[in-house]
Amino acid sequence: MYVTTPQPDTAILDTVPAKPDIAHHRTMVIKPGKHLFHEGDPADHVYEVASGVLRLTRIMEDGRRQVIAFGYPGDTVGFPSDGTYHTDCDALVPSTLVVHRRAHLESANGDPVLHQRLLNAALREISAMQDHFMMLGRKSSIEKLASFLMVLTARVGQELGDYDEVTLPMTRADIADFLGLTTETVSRTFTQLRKSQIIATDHANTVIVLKPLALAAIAEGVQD
Amino acid sequence: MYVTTPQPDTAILDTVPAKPDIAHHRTMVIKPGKHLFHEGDPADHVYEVASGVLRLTRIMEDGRRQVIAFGYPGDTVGFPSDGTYHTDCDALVPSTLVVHRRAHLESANGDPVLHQRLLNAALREISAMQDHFMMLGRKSSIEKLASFLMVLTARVGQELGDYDEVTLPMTRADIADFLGLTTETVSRTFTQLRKSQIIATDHANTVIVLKPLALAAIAEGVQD
DNA sequence: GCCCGCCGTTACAAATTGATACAATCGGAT
DNA sequence: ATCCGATTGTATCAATTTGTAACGGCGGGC
Repeated sequence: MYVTTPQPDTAILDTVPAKPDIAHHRTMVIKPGKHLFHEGDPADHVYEVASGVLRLTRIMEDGRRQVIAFGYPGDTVGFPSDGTYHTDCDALVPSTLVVHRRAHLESANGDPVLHQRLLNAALREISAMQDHFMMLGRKSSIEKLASFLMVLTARVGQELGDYDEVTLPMTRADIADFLGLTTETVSRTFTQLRKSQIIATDHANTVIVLKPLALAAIAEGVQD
Repeated sequence: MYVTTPQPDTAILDTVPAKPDIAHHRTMVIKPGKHLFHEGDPADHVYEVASGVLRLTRIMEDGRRQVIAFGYPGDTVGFPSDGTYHTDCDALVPSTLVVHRRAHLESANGDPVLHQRLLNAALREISAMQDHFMMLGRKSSIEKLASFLMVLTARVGQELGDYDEVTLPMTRADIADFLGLTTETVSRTFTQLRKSQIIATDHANTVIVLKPLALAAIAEGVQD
């Protein structure tokens, strides 16, 4: 999952988890904190998230970290390049994955339908990453956080009376490293949105969106 | 072309333009300033850059722009998602392209070898974009510019005695929008590198790298 | 050849974000 | 239930980047 400007026509589709015919594929379970793969590992498999949340990261030598994406149900992770993975990937919560052999991505021999589905996932990945570039390069901190909450609400939000509620399985540091900010700035920006009555927070990891339209306006930079 | 941390083993390969058997494929020429496609256009073709330089951009409603990538020889542009392009693409200099029908990317029927090549290009694209995230989200302005010049020199630099020379077909504004900076900051940072005797510039679009090791060190954040 | 406009550069002021420090809160373990 | 450590929030101060406003130079169009 990237922070993108949802395309009205496709956003819904993207939020629908692929419902693979699990009986025909291998599945696995991964516990919070456990790694699915590391950067540089030989990439033998591609994974579809069936439930849970994954975290894809890249680390610089001096410790600076970038969260590349969060893997939510319906997302596919582990696209190889030159036969290896180029990010670390671990689980934030208990997650179940559908495991595909890399060969199914790289060749239509065997299962053309699966091949097509994985290929489309890769193409959607490229498109989503392009959107994310705009956010990392050109949006302010409040626009970034508002965009993040909008996308998350659209994908995994729960109706709560008149409002939308969303649970954040990641820490403030994860959000900061995802949006290209510091944890302090993320915290400060949460406070700013809270004081504006646009959101409310419960246990720091539960956000209630009180004014979705205002949040969307901020995300798109319509106002300050 | 993204600003990535070159992988020693793959960087060379990436810089080698695909040498398609042009006789068997349709080619086209595009003039500077002309658009190859716009965001939202139906995506019927995928393009391999044979010569020249392309620019892929995304624009926000309020005019903010992000340069997603520069398309150098060997790069493939125009990966579709949901049947449409998700960026604008125009040429910075006269360019020649090898045109592939989208069907060749999306199905192995017809030309499995070409399909495989386009698929690998898509996977490399994902990997390169992941590297670029780190740069957009976590690097300082001087690290960004140093990284940019390093990558460009490695791909299209010319030996010039003891030094490397590289021509920049894009404006400062393009570089700024690519790196997530302002033109002023790009200009100031060029000056900074020039005063440090790490680079020299000729006509603002010709850069001579005087101290490649120092430039690489800055790019990786080894020093300030 | 001349003019106009874009591009690049620079100086200075302003704003945003980051760094540091510390208090408060939460959650898991004992 | 209580303790401990990690996470979060807040405040202050510093640093980086941006905004603004010039100015010079180069090139294209007339």
